[in-house]
Amino acid sequence: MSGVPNIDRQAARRTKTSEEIVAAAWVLAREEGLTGIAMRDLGARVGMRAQSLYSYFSSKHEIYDAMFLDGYLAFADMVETGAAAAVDSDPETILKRAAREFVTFCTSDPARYQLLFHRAVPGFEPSPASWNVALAAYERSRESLSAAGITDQASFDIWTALVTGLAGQQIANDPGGDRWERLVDRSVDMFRAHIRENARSESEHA
Amino acid sequence: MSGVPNIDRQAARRTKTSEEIVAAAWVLAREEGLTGIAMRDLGARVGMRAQSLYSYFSSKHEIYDAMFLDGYLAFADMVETGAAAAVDSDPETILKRAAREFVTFCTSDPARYQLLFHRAVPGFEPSPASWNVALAAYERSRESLSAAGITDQASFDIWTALVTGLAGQQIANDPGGDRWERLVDRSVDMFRAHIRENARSESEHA
DNA sequence: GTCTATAGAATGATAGAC
DNA sequence: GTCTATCATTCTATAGAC
Repeated sequence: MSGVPNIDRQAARRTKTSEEIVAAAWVLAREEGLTGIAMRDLGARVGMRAQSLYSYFSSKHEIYDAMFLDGYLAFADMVETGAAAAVDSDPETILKRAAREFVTFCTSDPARYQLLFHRAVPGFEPSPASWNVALAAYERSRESLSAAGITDQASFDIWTALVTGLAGQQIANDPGGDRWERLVDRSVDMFRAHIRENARSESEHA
Repeated sequence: MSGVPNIDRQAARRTKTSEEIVAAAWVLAREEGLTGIAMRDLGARVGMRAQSLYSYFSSKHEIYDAMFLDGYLAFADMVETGAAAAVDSDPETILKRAAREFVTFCTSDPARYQLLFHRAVPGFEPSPASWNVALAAYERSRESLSAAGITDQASFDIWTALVTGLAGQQIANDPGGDRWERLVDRSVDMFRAHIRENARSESEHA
């Protein structure tokens, strides 16, 4: 018997506990708000004292960083699923699906929306590693919308403003309702008409 | 000499100090984040001990409430100035001005944007009095855009999503820059084209 | 109205025993 | 890896001197 399998099992156990802590942190964030997470409460949720958390994360910010990474991995998942569904779809279908999925992704977890898309935790900056994951997911999202004819940066920036805006209004002013969620398709129609008009006026200049 | 003038002066002094405290709280919020305000720091900024703040505000939440009120009074001011400028203006001018002013209002003070338009302070709920001021300002804003042909609720909801979205993206992803700010006019063109199209298709049904 | 003094409860974080 | 013990700091609040 070599020591290697044991080390693997220990590493796996450690990873699993870290993941449990992050999951419990999300639950707390949803209940108490993103900045309402207390180390004591978090420890209690995973059956530990607060101090023991520090053998997994060296600070509270490191926990936020793990949450940020976790959130962007979920976001990347959603983008990937959307990209797969986009094959053989027309631009309207692609964009409406993407917008609906994004808004649902946000409204289903307001705390995550705040952490990922607003700078809602004072003093917290994502680590370079987490930031790279966020950037890659953002790039993949941009790439997947290029299949629907959104190729220039300015148009994509208007897109992100529109969908984060719909999500933000829904979360802040009608939590649990659908006042903005039901405007998603109409907003995409608006956006598409604008993209078409833009392309037309540019080809006129050519 | 009656006592009344003295009472007035004392009340005025008190009000002035309260305003100083709120102003100092905004400075702290900008420096340390909205939830990073510490009573000791706040007291120090106005030359007081933390305990003395309690003779002006009975809790920290009451200070947030005063900030919320202060922010919406500034918002109401901006709306009023816009409404005055809207007289004898065409819809395009009105909407572009309103959008630019709103986005600048937000980006010039991210902490205020977070407090007014997102629920960024866990546990804080505005008092009914402050909430009424916020509602009135919102209604006034809605009314002032009706002069530009935005009469139905759904269109106005898309408008608020669009402008808060532009502001939010600017603040979160390009602080100090103008990546989304420079897309405001284009976004308004997009919105107006949609409103026109909507009106056309509705008159078709009539 | 502001101060000192004081209190209790909560926070993030560290050191060292086991 | 988890614990106990401990620390500095925070917020909230009260009592009483000036």
